[in-house]
Amino acid sequence: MRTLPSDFYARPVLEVARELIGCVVEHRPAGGGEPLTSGVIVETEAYHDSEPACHAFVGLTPRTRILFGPPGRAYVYRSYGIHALLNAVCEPEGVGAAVLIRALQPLAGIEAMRARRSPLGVAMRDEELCSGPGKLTQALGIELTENGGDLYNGPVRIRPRESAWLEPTILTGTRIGITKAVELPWRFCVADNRNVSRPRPSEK
DNA sequence: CATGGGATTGACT
DNA sequence: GTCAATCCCATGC
Repeated sequence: MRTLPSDFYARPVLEVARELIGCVVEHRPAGGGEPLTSGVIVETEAYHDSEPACHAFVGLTPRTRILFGPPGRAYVYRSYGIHALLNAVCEPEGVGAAVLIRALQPLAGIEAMRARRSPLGVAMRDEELCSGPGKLTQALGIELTENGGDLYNGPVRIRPRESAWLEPTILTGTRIGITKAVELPWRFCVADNRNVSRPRPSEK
């Protein structure tokens, strides 16, 4: 099956953030012991080295090397010491920019997601599995080892929109959880989708 | 080498 | 509404 080529990511990060809505993220764990998990992207945020909320704002460091590298790679970093957050590196090489994948609508491997998200078997609705950037990486089993992997052939891949998602209704809002450049409307969500994280733009 | 700050989540008041 | 968990890394001495 087809994956998005690196050209797709080598464009202005705001365009890519909007167009990634409706596309499908999948993770096939190495070794094949664990099942494939996937979900439709329903929420994204854009980050660019020209604004201080972006990690790349500080310039080229060991941490930001991936952000400034070729487009179409995964940038995965540890947040608050606990969560792994998944980004797609965008813009041409030399520009530090990425799209944060913030929420998915679960598609394949839902029982595996449930097992990862609730090891003790506590009941969890489908729309609780991937409704946040830390939740979706936990559900798909994505860890820091995926940092730098390419998104068209690597263990984490992104596929184009399928027919039911060709024209999603997209709401725009301000980004969540940041303290700098809070006013930029660089968050994109599917309207009326229960998998979008809180606060939903429609509720704001 | 020491320090401080998160692109979050879940539990609890 | 508040708050702690916990680790990576940028910064500054």
